[in-house]
Amino acid sequence: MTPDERITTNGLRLTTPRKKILSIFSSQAHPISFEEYALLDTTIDKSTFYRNMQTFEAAEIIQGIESDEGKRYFELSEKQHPHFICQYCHTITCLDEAPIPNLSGYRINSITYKGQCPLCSDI
Amino acid sequence: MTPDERITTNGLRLTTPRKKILSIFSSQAHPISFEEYALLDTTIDKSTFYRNMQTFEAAEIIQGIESDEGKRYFELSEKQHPHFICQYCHTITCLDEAPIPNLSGYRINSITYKGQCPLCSDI
DNA sequence: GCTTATATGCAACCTGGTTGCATTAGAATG
DNA sequence: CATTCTAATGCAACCAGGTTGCATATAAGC
Ligand SMILES: [Zn+2]
Ligand SMILES: [Zn+2]
Ligand SMILES: [Zn+2]
Ligand SMILES: [Zn+2]
Repeated sequence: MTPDERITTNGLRLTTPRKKILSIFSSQAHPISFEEYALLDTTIDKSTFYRNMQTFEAAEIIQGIESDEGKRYFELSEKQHPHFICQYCHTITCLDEAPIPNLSGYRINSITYKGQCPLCSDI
Repeated sequence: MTPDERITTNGLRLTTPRKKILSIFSSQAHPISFEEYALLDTTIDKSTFYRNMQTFEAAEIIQGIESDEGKRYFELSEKQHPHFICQYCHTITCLDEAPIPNLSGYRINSITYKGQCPLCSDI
């Protein structure tokens, strides 16, 4: 299913801002914040962006994660994977291969590791 | 080492607000936010609290974690353990027994799971 | 007790994110 | 294709968690 199809199958309107949002997120290798998104789409309105993030999270099209700096980062929620947030360089890495453990009784939707990334360990 | 000793061994002054902060955190079973802390210590000043959280995090006396609601929660950093944040009731649970996996190249300081807690699954 | 640097308390500020509301524009209908 | 109706946008004003500047207070060392 293409991102645009994910919009319509959820009964949402396929508007110009939404198409642009999904096309930009489709080309990202990491989660990005509004600040970073706005560099790639200079016409976006802040409230349109955040309202769509909420709508898309509810429709499970987009997934949000909290950084260690009090910001929210977003990515397409395609294949479930953990993230690593470096507390030194603040980079967010998708850990595509890392396993998702089992916690009996809990349903896990996301996993976030924080610590020191390989690049910051080398210094 | 008692919490108070952890202050002095870091070259920090043992002030009245700091003693109270550590005594209150010593009696918590979960991480708490400033909002919750302020209910237990009605004399605390917001900036004194947050400045001490930064100082204590640097001294590794306190550990902070980001909730799913854009707030920071804090707890004494005694034994390392993962946390589970329920996206429905927003409770933060300490997973004292959960294992901490190995990610080669990365140094892991904290693990946060998000999803649905057992209580919210039963409804 | 006196000195000095650190920590506190208050108010003002910053920033990421939300809300109210008038306007626009998808989508469905005929 | 024009009409209608409701969802979504765009702007400005707002909100809340957290930070900062600065004058005052107070630990700690002598
Ligand atoms: Zn790093
Ligand atoms: Zn990812
Ligand atoms: Zn719950
Ligand atoms: Zn804990």
